[in-house]
Amino acid sequence: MPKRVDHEERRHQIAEALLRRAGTRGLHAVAMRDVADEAGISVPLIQYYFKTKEQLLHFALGYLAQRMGERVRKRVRADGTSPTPRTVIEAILAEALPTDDESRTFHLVYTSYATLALTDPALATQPLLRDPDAMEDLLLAQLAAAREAGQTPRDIDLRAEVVGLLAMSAGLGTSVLVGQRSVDAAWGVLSHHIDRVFTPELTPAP
Amino acid sequence: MPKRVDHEERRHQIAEALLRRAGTRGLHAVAMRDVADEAGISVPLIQYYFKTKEQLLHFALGYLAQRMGERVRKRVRADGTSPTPRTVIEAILAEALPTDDESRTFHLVYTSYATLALTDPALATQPLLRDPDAMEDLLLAQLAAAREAGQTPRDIDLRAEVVGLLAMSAGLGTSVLVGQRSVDAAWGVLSHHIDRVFTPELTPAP
DNA sequence: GCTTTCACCATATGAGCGTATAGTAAAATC
DNA sequence: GATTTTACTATACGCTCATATGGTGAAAGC
Repeated sequence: MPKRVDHEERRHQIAEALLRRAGTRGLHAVAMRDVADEAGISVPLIQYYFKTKEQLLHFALGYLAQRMGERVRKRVRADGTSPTPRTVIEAILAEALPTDDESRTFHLVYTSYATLALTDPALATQPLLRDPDAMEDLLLAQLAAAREAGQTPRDIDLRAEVVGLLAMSAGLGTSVLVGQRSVDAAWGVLSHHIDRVFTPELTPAP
Repeated sequence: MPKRVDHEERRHQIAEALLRRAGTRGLHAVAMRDVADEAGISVPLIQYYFKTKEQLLHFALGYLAQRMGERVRKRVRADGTSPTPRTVIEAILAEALPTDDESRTFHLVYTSYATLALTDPALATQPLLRDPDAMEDLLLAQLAAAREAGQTPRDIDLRAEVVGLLAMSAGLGTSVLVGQRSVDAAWGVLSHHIDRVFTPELTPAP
């Protein structure tokens, strides 16, 4: 036999090649030939490790989601001292903006996948559409903790705030992606609304 | 000569056929053959009225944007009595949710076009990406009027509120589109945040 | 009433796609 | 050292796409 190869490692290499291409031209525009060129291998070798393009897509998407999860965790930890509910919430929402190349790739791929999956029945099994719900629950728990600690008004609707903030960050992320707004401008708006949630007592009557 | 035909009308018929298909299968999945079938004509006849597919796309997108603009205006007027700033804002934000078939088509087409335009240089001239800015200015004026009338806190950041609400409604619209949330749930969250903006004096200290 | 003009179609063309097939060089096994 | 197994490639296949070509029949103009 020739050099034995770690199949899992090769699959990751191929997936990374796909994501690199998808990050610049969009997921819909990536052909098998492109992935092969990007990875420096032949097209049938991709078939050797993934039977079909669809399987390659699934694998790459799962890998991307995993990498982004690690990014979020890293950002939370990067706040140094033991994270408060607010820093956790800020970290997650900030990660929803395309701040750098990897993040931009993630959002571009995620968006183009979502639009494909909306209509293509073959992609209906959505590996990426489960994550938003998990995010929602996580934020909900953090915000509940913050309310317990008296950092928010006592009468706020936790779920409405969380869902609203997540939707807002997603919407702002898209507007950054299409070039309508800068990352800084988007973050300015987002943090303004986070501030509002974390203002325990609001402007009293004159 | 045979029956003279109104070219503008034929173009609209073809564009409507395209939008009907795009509303179920997504813009990326619509081929010239599909449009021809849907319109009950031959493919070369489409070429007769539009030189290329790209021109057809541009026309159809402009038509769609125009129809949605009419929807918004109609919804504002439908509130009967002379519209207040708040009803105008509510109408616009509500229109950003895919509430019925036409609206769902609009959002699906808009989303799939946006992802295509993100990467395809040929579509870079964005006829739909000008509208969000116009919406922002319109909402801004309405909210300023509301503040003048004492319906909001005096110290709110108008632009941040408007941009935030628009982003939120866009994000909620997407979540409805992918089936993560119902229209009612999305509207519940959105109106909750509208309420918050339109609460002149907020929970005083105990 | 011949000619021109217009709306429209059947069919061809060439490019690009995902996938299938056949084969090759190298190393481990016996 | 012959054989088997493994990683890998060149090339071919069948399909669908947007677009190009060469018409045809009907009505208006003269």
